[in-house]
Amino acid sequence: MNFDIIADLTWRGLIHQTTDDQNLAQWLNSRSRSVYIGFDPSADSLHVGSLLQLMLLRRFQRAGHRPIALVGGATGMIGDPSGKSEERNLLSVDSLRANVVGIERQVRQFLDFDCGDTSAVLVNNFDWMRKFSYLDFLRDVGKNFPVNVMLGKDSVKSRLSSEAGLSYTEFSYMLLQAYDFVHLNEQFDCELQVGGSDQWGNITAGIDLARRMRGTQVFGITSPLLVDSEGKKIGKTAEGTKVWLSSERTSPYLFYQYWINVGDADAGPCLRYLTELSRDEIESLDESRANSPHERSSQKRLGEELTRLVHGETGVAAARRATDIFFGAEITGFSDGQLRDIFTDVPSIELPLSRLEGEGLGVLDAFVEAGLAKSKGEARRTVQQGGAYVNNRRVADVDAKLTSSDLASESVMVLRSGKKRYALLRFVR
RNA sequence: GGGGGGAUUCCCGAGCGGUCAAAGGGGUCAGACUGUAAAUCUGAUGGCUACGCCUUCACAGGUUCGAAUCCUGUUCCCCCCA
Repeated sequence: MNFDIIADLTWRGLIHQTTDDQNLAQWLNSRSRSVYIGFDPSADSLHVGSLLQLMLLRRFQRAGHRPIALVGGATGMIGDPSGKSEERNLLSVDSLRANVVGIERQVRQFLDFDCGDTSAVLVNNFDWMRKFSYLDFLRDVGKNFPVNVMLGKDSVKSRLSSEAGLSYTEFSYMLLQAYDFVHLNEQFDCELQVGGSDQWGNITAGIDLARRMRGTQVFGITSPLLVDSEGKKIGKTAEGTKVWLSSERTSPYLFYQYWINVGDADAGPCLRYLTELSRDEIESLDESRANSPHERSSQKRLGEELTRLVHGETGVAAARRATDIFFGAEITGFSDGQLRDIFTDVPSIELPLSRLEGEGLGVLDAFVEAGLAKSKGEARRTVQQGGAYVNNRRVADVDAKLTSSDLASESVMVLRSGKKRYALLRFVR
């Protein structure tokens, strides 16, 4: 092994805790190992919180190890109490199955499944857990879990002392995840589990179980959670919606914008945690951020790198094109299709084409119809204050009428209120 | 059960019977500045067929030329005494 992954992860700040600080580096450098990270199928897409973990697997693979991505088809049926303050609602089996498929597809795009010995492996713990009978599980696995130790885990302790309590189901969660580790150890010689810092309890439970059941020594590493300088989770937009990896849930443009808007204080950690930029590149970005913050080269690079990783080169192009439009000049001479791609996240409303005929459609009415103003009075104010735009061209006249000559494409008109609130009017026959 | 106070426009909160669509603050929206940031500054903030008109101050009545402001009843809230 010619790459010291522990040194790299340490420099990036990606190591929160390990089960063996002294020997892990040497152990990983001595030969190729199998490493596993689990992903929870609580939705049909992963979000940026999981991006850090996906990248970790990628880093291990690049360093010459074999990554195993586990999708929790079984554990997802139970619900991990770690870091959750309340009991979760159980997902239906159908939606769980759909979620597993969606997540598997995303994982595939981050790892190399065809590179010989270190080809990535994708597993679903439902495949082995389903075969267990309750009695067998209690005898083989449960017997190895002293309840007093389980009660000592943070995830359990915090819930027991709170109002919310904890069901027997969630209490049992750690047995399942612990057994996953043992199973992967048997099947794939997996000796290292990685996870977020909230996974420490589950990981050590697996290590204990492996020792008891198989007499083998395995290891664990946890990464920090992705939080901003104020301690809040990174990966939520200002409106509070999660930033997802799937383009159906979060368009490439919004994804890109999210990173462009990351605060200066958070840009450094994000570059280290999430990108594969070299130490030199990141440090020169740090410098640029300190000396000429207004250029925001860190944020731009971050947006570009991550959008490329998640949405590919076409995603970057789409995000760039949309960015130019959103912050740019007048919108004319586009086709409906182009506008639809650029404004995927923008609300739109259909109006009959006849509204544009004759007198034309009053601007105030247009803004109210589009939902950009609650009343014509409000629309009037916006226009008077210079905050109303049609196709990115400011409208100054309260009595202005819109006709078919104001269409930005065959049938679409782009309205904007203020700096960034957009809405589309689609005129149909 | 007795006594007292209160209910105001998105929120908090002011409001001598006329000059009240209703002070002030918050929030929100727009503008300027800026790094698509933060902070700051400015303006706006019931509706409309808009130099005017209409509907609002818990609800229902009443007094008055005129009521958010006075009277009566109703509902809800708070405080004190039992």
